[in-house]
Amino acid sequence: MIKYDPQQIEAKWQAKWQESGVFRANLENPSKVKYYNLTMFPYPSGANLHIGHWYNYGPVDTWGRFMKMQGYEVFQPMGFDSFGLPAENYAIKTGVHPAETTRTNIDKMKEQIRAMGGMYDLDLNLETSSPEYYKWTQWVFLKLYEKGLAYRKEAPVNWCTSCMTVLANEQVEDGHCERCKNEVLQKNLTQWFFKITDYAEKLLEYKDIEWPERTILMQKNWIGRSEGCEADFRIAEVDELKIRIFTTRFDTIYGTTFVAIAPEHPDLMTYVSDEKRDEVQKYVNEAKKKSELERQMEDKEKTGIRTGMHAINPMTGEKMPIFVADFVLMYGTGALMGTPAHDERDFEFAKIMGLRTPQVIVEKEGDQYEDDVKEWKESLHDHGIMVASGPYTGMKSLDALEKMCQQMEIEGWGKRVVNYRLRDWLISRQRYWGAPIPIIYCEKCGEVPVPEEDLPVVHPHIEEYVPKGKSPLATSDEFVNTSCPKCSGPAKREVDTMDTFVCSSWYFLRYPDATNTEAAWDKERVDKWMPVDMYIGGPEHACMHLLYARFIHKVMHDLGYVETEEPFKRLVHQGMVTKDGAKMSKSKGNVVSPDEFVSEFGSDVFRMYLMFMGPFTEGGDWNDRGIMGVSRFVDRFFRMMQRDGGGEGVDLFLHKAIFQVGDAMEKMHFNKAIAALMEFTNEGLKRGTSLKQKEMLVKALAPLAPHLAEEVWEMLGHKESVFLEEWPQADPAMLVEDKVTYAVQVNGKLRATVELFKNISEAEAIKSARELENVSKYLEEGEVVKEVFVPGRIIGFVVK
RNA sequence: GCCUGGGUGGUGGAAUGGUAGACACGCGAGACUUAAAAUCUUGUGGCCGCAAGGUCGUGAGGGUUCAAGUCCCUCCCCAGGCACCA
Repeated sequence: MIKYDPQQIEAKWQAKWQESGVFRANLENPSKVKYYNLTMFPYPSGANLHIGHWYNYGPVDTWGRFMKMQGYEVFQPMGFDSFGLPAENYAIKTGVHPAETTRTNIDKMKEQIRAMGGMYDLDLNLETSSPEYYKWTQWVFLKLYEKGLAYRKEAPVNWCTSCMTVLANEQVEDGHCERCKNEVLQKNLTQWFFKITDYAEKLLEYKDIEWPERTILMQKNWIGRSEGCEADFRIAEVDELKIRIFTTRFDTIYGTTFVAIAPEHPDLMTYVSDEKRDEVQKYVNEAKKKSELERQMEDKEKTGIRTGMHAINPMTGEKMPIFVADFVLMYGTGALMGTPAHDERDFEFAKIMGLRTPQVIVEKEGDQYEDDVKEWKESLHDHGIMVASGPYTGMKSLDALEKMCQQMEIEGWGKRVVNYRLRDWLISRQRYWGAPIPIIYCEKCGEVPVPEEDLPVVHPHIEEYVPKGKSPLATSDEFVNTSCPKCSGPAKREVDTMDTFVCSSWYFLRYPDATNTEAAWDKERVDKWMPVDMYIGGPEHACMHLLYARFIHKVMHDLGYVETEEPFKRLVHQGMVTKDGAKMSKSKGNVVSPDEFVSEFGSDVFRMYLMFMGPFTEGGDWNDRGIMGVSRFVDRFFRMMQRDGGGEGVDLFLHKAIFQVGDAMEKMHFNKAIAALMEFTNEGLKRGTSLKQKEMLVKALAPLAPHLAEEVWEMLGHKESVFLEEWPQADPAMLVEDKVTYAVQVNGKLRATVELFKNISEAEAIKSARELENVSKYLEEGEVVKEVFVPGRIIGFVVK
């Protein structure tokens, strides 16, 4: 009996796979139906793969191998997201130049990924920090620029005090940097933006894609579409002066008693009377001083002051005071109509300011209403029937909303609009390790894009790259000083680099054509392979990478560079590995390092244990001893393969197991697939298995433990890879057992079980059940008022 | 506060409304061994019982049903997301 030796076996097969290229997809001419199986590429911020990488890449590879055995031409590439903060911060920490750390980290990670034994194609050498790649990132920028989707503007932006750079809204969590967790301040700076807001509507479409509902919801929430209207209210004190407000509930206008303006409103002072000027200015200054965090504190009492002017309610003609208040955001028009009876925030504000709170909507016809609502109720926010609303009284509020909008539009003092919470994507970074923005500033011609033929704008080698608040690229005279592409006069380069999320927003288009030097990709080639059929990665990217990638992809689609509208057809998020129920972290000291376990048990056992721990999408809890269970299983499986026997009795178990494995694999329930194989092995080891049975089992195990499977496949006398085989199918005839165990219940309680023929008649089944001792005893206690028969499952009696 | 997921043995986790706890870890007993490890056999939700069996059990409380972890209502707790967006 040969003992299972993972070190020797795994090295052997990794070498064979590399040599035979059995897993390399034919990118030019896929002979079978293509399957683009993709995992989010790693950033080289350390030299070793951590358990999270394994938890991601192991199952993704298992899935790819499963699909290969399903008969697809599987393309499963992997590259590196090597520009950006993670790689740069690693360099700063170690004091070694990022060009160097990135190189060594990538080489080490590649070696480790190879040792994992996945079918990943690493030979495409896609690295976002290589000139061959970032040349085309710059090209993407230029395409957006040509379309007016990249623009430069001064705006209040998020500034991370520790990373010393600006950040996009998506990269700020609770007023803190998504990466380093330090505080983020607001600063006015001139920066480059991508006009993602132009695509807000298209990004809400999600056509023909299978994504987790919650991810779509998160994105929808982030985009934050709201339908409403903008209306001009006349100002009582100044002829011809109007203020424009935004509301989604114009139907409540008869209950509007004030107008409030955001402190940041550009025209705020127009609506302030002379005597209030100083007071308002003081309030605005105070508001600006408060950090974003303070302003958004939940239980903070609302503040605001009167501006001394009044707006005229366009429906009632009533004069309403105008306030400046810091609970009003620069959203919509930066001014709102306050309807205290039907909005909780307005209610709170009105109470503080002593304003009227008239109710104008009731739940149903005939309900009492209050001229002055005393207490807030959540139901006041609902739609219902109009009251005290002039000609609209008695209408359903939704109908009234429609009619009022029509009136407003006909009379010309307002219009329907759609607003989004989504802001444009700020892509400038004042950091060294990123793709230079391909723009040149000329004294005469102004802002000039670098012509395509001059790409790439080479990222300069700079020794002093530690962030100081200004892009380190600015310190290189050689880089900065250039000539204008238009007039050839003296000019300066843009010194900021691009957000690393720009690099990663299109890499999946590069893989199928990764060595192209003429274009970012060949359309025909990419159209063959897109969309990505399966995309697997962490859920934390929902409103960052996954949103950006969809945006860039849609732009490329609209420009005619790709056929598909969505980049990722199916999306799955893997769960997280915990230790003793807690997130692993260096500070807690509960980090599990894969290496020691891999060298002890081998890659197959390690990846299988990760899959066995729990459902892939839920994650699982690591247990140092738990891996022993999988290791034992592998030993037992290997032993079973060397023991003969088998027969029809074993076939029954086998086909059931094969069915269960296939079913579980399809649903990515890898834990259940492994359990089914274990269950069979417990039986098969006792009874022995025939060659034919062994072959089926090896195929079913192959995606989960590829090295082991290849070794056994060879032992069984095969010359070619097991991954060229078809996925085994359970014989339906073997799945239908003629005898089944029925559960017998009396009054819903299980009293006995009985073996009966599956196709037994109801009458006969009930008769046999009645005869059981432990059943008849309960039946005698009363009268049987009902009999239940569920074929193949249950026989039940109701006794009274 | 709002929107998602979740709460099942000592542990990780299984269960198209139909025998709750598959599979595994751990633990107990036994075999092999001078011994230990490994391996093998076997048991393992709680309580009562020598056993047969009984009884209670899927976060809490109600409900629907012959039958509820699963469906409905109310509430509690945990994780993630959003958070004054008018």
